[in-house]
Amino acid sequence: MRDLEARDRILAATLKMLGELGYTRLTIGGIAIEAGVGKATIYRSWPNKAALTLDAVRTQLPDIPVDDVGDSRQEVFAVADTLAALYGSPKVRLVLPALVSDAAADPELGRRLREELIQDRKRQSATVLQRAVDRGHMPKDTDISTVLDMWAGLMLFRSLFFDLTFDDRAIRNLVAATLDSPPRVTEGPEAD
Amino acid sequence: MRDLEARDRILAATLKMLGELGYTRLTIGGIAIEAGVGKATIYRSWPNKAALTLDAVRTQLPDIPVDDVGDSRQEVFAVADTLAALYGSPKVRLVLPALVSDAAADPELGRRLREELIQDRKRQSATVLQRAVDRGHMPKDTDISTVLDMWAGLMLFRSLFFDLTFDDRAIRNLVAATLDSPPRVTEGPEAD
Amino acid sequence: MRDLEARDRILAATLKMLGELGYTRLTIGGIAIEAGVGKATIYRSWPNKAALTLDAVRTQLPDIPVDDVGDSRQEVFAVADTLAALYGSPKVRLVLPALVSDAAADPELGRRLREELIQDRKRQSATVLQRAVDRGHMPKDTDISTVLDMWAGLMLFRSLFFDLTFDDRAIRNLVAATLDSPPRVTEGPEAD
Amino acid sequence: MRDLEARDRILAATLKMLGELGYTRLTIGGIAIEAGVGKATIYRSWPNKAALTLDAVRTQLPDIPVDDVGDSRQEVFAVADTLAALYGSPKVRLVLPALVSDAAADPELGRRLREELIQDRKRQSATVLQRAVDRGHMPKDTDISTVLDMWAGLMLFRSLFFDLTFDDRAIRNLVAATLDSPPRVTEGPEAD
DNA sequence: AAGTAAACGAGACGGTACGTCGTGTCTTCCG
DNA sequence: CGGAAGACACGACGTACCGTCTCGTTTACTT
Repeated sequence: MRDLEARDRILAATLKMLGELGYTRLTIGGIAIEAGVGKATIYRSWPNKAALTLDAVRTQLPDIPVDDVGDSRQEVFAVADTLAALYGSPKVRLVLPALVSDAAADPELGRRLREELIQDRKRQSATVLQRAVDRGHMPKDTDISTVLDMWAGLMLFRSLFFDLTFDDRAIRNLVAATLDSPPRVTEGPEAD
Repeated sequence: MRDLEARDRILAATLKMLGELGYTRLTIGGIAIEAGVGKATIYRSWPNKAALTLDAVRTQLPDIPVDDVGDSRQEVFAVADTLAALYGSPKVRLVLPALVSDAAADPELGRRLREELIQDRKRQSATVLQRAVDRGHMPKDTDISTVLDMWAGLMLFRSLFFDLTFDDRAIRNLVAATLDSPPRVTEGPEAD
Repeated sequence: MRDLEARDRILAATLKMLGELGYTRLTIGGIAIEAGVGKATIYRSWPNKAALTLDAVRTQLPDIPVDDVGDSRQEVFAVADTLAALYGSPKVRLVLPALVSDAAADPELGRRLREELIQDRKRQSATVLQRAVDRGHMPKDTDISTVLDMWAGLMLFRSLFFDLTFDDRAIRNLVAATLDSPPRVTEGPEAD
Repeated sequence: MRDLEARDRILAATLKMLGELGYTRLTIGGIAIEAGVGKATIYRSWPNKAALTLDAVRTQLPDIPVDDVGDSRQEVFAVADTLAALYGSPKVRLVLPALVSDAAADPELGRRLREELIQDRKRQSATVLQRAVDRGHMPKDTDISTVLDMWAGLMLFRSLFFDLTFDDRAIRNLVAATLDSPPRVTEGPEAD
């Protein structure tokens, strides 16, 4: 770990200690020692623990597979698999609630959280679903945003409150049911 | 506020300061002063800020309407309305993520959170949906647990990440869509 | 200990715990439990820990032998022995400094300390020395007050700072030297 | 007071508040505020109130004049004057009993108290008296340790219990009497 | 003998200080 | 001369006692 740049050592130390201690018992001082770095070096790059943790965890998260492989069914399953891995990941379970909580008093953190963690991936997922709609695999009036929020919400909810993650079969059922009869766009309110 | 029992003064002060400061800036010492109480009096009844806040917020949450009013459609809409009020309430948005975060290092808190906040209401909601199934308003193989987690997940997800709560029309759409074609029980894993 | 009056149980518990814990770690609550008594019962009889401890220790202290046994030499030795036992006693070593310290902010305690512990015994001792003067065993202008303060001061000083108490031989030397050539009354300031 | 190092600000604040409040009402938190310092900064240098107060008071105490001025009578008077100033000083009266009391449960404090406050000055005083003996101003078998303990004990005793300090005349009498006929070394036990 | 009041044990209470820990800033000093 | 090391002001933590107070219960006195 000695040869890495300070920034990488800090992020690595953050992830290591996050796993060992959880978010609450994580301390900037502890990370500095673990990374062999002065505290000031950390504060030069991040304003607080939340921002640092956000960056550290972000590096660990899978990207949504958006490539066109010709088969929309296959593409949508891949997206759902990735979302399940994302919202079911131990790191997310440890960190996301804490960041959401801190974001209540830190608008910039809230913005980054929504934009860089959630929206970014939601937009990518949406392109895949839109392609499915375009190809006629889903109804023209499918409410893509609601489909994605419902999937994410269900996965996160079960991960947080029931320690359950989605296995292949559960994902297959969920996606299959949604493809069959997804929520439709109505004149009701629409997210995002 | 002077004549109330200490316990009630503490819970009231907790809710008041929670609204003013948010969870992170909430302090036991501050609550003690606001409630006109010694810190030790708080610690005599609650082991930490999380447990206190859980109790304080719990008193504010609506109960699920489980009464049989003859019309399952109406009953289910009432349940969904209440769930939306629950998961969309400002107090829950402020507190739930923090409690989930703290629960990672506090099993007893986790247990109370799941049991007293989530499961309790999920069980009550399930009785109403089960009645709808029994009456033939929903398919016999409806996966009630998934329906409820999906509703709750969607509501909570939108409340936390998009500051959106569900209005009447959105609830009506969601429930209508679900009653029409709910997720079915399969041989896949089943939550709870 | 059950049948004793509350007051006696309290004093006994105080002495017991004083020996076990020292003055600083002595607590009213602890004494109350040890004595099987409510705290209020203690506060009904004593205003604070210092007053209680003063009373408790006072019961343990030897009285100055003032009886006329015909032989002043013997009487003075007896007085000196008793003073040595008094100022060298472990209880006094534990308690006297603390009481003197507390007395700085508690005039009534100071008064009782001086009057009931110190002056009382000094007066009794003085009668014996005065008798020795009257009998011609000591010079007519002997400064009795200074003799007694010097003895007490020396004994207490060595007890507090050197853990030394006076044995028979040391007392014999001290008294013999003083009888031979005691400090005399001068036009200088005179204590008490 | 702003430009001084933290350590000096703390010691100054301690002395100031000691004078205003006395030892018992002195608090670490209060000193920290007065010194414009965090509590942790105090605890980094001193383990408790007693150790801090000991250091603060120690800086205020006069040193024993040990210089050889040719005239032992004059030297001894100077020593006695200084001892009287030492044991009669208001700070010592406020602090010494409390420190002695705390020392019962804090061996390290006891050691420092005896060594740095008492013994140190006793040793210096002893060199002056020894010089007087060597010069023939006092008998060869003078028990110097007892002379010094007797002086200190008398001064402290009167200071603590009678609010009396020694003025020039009293010191002159005391020293003169001792020089004439001091306590002698015997085969009895000898302090220190 | 029953009724009443005082004294009592138990311990909750408001409050103050404790000693520890983490934050985010600032200084020192080493490589 | 840039960065590690860590001192620093600040403020919250959770604990321990203080001295006051309210509870029931027992005890002893009155009627």
